[in-house]
Amino acid sequence: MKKFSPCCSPVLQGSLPKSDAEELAALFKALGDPVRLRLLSFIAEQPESEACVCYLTEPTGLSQPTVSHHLKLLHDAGLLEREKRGAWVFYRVVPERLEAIRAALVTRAPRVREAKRA
Amino acid sequence: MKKFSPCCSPVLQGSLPKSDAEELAALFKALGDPVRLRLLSFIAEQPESEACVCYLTEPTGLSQPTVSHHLKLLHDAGLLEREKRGAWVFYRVVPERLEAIRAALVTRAPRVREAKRA
DNA sequence: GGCGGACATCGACGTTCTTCGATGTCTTTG
DNA sequence: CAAAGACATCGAAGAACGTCGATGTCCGCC
Repeated sequence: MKKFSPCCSPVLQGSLPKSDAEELAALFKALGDPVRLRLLSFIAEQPESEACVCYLTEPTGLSQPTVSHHLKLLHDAGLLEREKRGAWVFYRVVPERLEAIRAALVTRAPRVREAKRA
Repeated sequence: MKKFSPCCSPVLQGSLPKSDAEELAALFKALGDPVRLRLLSFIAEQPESEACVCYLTEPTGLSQPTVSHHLKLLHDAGLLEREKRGAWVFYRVVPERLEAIRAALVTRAPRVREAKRA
């Protein structure tokens, strides 16, 4: 009853370089908060995929500094562009950034469950 | 020099329901750590998109409890399936879950910058 | 120039997260 | 049955995060 011991070659080859992992993780972390997701979603739904900050503060039910902080994080992550227009500030979605995330999530060989080990 | 005051109708319609936002955010949070991304990436690259835990502990440079903890978080998020085989435990990637994330990131009207306001 | 409004920044507080050593559970082996 | 190995669970410690009130900065307006 001997088994092929699966243990323990020193693998984890290049798979995902540590620097890439950190960069990607920072992106996901920016999306890992319900408030930020709703802000992003709301802005993306607006006419030019942009919105004035003054529209965003009140509906969230959070304080103005908190909303400003979340917008800054989304901006730092490259998910939002910032543009000042007179006294107001507009944030616009950066679709390329979202596409980059989608691209990072493509799975190799998605469906091979049926015809194996026949 | 009067402007259309952009302030402040009580919007943020349905956009992203709070419950959906929390669920999605939990998913992104699970991906928001470089260690977990590398674990996921490594497992996804293996023959059946699965790997024994014993392969995963040492290469990360982290302690066994820490790796176990990260795997648990990925499992709780539905990103990994867990299967015990004798004394060993294998984790397998759940591609549907990754696809679900990709689907959530589709952007409406990605490129309309050129031909506007002609 | 001075006032008020729109956002950003600062400092603080409580919560959550990452990590670890120690310990527990289960399985295989001698 | 006892010993050893593979993972999970349990605190605990330190870092990171979300939130707020107070304050600062910039702009438009009287």
